[in-house]
Amino acid sequence: MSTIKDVARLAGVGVATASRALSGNGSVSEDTARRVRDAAAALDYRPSSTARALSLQQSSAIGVYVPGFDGHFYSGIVATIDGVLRSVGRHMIAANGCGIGTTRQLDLDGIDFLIGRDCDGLIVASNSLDDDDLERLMERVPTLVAVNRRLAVHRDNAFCADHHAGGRLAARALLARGHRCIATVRGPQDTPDNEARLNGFNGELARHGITVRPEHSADGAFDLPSGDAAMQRLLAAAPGGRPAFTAVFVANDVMALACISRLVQAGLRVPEDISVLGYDDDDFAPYTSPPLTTIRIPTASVATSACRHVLNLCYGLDLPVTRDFPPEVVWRASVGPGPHAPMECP
Amino acid sequence: MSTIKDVARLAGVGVATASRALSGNGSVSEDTARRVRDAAAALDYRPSSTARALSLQQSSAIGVYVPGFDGHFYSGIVATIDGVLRSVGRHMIAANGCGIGTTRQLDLDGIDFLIGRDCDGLIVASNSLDDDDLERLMERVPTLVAVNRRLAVHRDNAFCADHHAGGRLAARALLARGHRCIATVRGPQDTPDNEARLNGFNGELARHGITVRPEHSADGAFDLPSGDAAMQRLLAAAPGGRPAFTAVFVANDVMALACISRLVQAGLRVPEDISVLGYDDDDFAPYTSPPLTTIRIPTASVATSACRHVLNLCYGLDLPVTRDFPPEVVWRASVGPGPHAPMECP
DNA sequence: TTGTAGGCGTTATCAA
DNA sequence: TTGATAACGCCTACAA
Repeated sequence: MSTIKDVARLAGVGVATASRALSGNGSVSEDTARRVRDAAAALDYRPSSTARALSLQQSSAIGVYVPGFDGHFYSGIVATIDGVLRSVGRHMIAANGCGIGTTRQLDLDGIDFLIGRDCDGLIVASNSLDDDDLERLMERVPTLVAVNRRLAVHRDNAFCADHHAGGRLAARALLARGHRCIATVRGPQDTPDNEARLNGFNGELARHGITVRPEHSADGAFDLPSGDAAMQRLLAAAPGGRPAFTAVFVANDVMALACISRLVQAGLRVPEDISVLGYDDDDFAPYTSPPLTTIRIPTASVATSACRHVLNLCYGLDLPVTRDFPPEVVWRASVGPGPHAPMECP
Repeated sequence: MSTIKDVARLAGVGVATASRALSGNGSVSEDTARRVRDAAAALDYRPSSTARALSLQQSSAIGVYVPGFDGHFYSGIVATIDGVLRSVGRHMIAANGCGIGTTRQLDLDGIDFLIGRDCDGLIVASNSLDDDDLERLMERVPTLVAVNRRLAVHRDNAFCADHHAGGRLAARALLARGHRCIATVRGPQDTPDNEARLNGFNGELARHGITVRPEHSADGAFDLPSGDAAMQRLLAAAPGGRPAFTAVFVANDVMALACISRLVQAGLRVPEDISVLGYDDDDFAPYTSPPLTTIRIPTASVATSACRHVLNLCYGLDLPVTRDFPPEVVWRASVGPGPHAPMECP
């Protein structure tokens, strides 16, 4: 591997001149610049980004932590971030929760690992860490931003869709289609994004005098198996296997996929017998059977803004950033008319 | 940020001693070792991995390129690699195809980007690059290994499941269930993994005197929309909308998901009217409606071995590596009995 | 416009 | 067992 010294020697100039010619910082006569470029090409010179990092005191690396790469939600975020980073010549050191332990510990470990890798900034998606955890982290790493959650203290360093509004939207959608007796498959207890959407949902129902009965509610963990299991529990609790509810709000699309599958296997038709409303609008939502009606979260926008914000923080850039990410309902086939009159919600 | 110099000064020793004490390389008296450790703790010292990389001439970074992070296939690979890497204290610089251009150009750009980031090794998943592309790349980067494809020249640097056997298995599965008139939804033309599985599939059918009729074959691109479109074309070609085929082999599960959805929307029942056989055994396969019968590819094993191989190459390790990844059929509900007698294939 | 030299934070060498 | 010191490859004053 040739270094800038080799290039300088071959071009017959000093290293500083070579450096300036190659980086474009500082003035070099057009003639020598060309000589240097030729020499670099001849030697197939590639600058060492490590040396550059040491000298400049910045690695150009942004650490990205997600609980898992699989699952459509986080992989979309990672893909978006990679795109933004590459467009400004930085790269992504990605880590996900792996090993054994509580999800909180996994998240903490992964983030710690990233911090040890000289990242200029950090983007973290975690719903297992509490506000204190994140605050402590931000104390150590001022360039850390959180996605998909809100923060009390460092508000500007958190980017999150309005899940409360999302939940509200979900309730209105079901009400508007004439459903009154409604079940929910929730996300994991104590995760902020789950809580927000369910509070929004239940709040809106309550506003119309409706509550979800305890036996019509089951917890999942945002993944396939738990979605399936939750629906099984809901079905098992139904007298004679014929549920009283006519619609289910499922806290994410992944679980909704599993719920539909379970419903169909139980001999129930979607949406004729039971309507299913998802959340997230994952890329597979249009392709479930039947296609999934769901609440779209503009995840790509959230990730883009979060990433731009770290970039601004780390490199003094001034990339435009958005903080408002309104969800919307996407009507497909999995929600049908319920037994009651449509209820318009202002 | 404190450096090793600060630690050395506080501990009252030279930097070399501090370095030895902290890294464990070289002998240090127990007493001074403790003093150094205390000083490091007191200063909250964290070694600069950049400086370490420059000095050691290795970055401890492995570049990972996948065409996209979304989609279950690649995200599983990335997650697996991250786990292996972390377990040996290395990290992953991940990149995916982004921007505009042919997929081949995207792949080339992404890999180039990674090469410029001082990665010690590279793991590449691409079915858009041809053998020459990869060979040229390996000339420049001897520590590059390919996953999910075979290579003629640098055979050992490629890790791939036996997709030909996978296709053969798929054919046998359908034959064994009494199907004779069979359709296929293929992956993208000219991609090696698609070709292998389809050659295996068609070859096995041919062995039993069966061929897939041209109008019973459609190309997709391994993604949701193209799977849907392919099935639409198959249906459109059927006289009166009643297809003559009783089963479809779909070249991956993602497209199979879309195919089932399209079939159901066309009023066809799966598997009563049409059986659907997928490929990959993605994590959602048990949760489609009906659950998807598919060919399982041990992707995690492939990724693990590929990763260990780079590790061995880069750092002179001797991690165990496997090269045989046999596929198997996973029976679920989407394939039902066909109109003919079961055919056992030896 | 150019070149010399010092520094970035480690690790490794080598003499003490 | 220790501690100066010289790399590692780049960038950037500073001086010419």
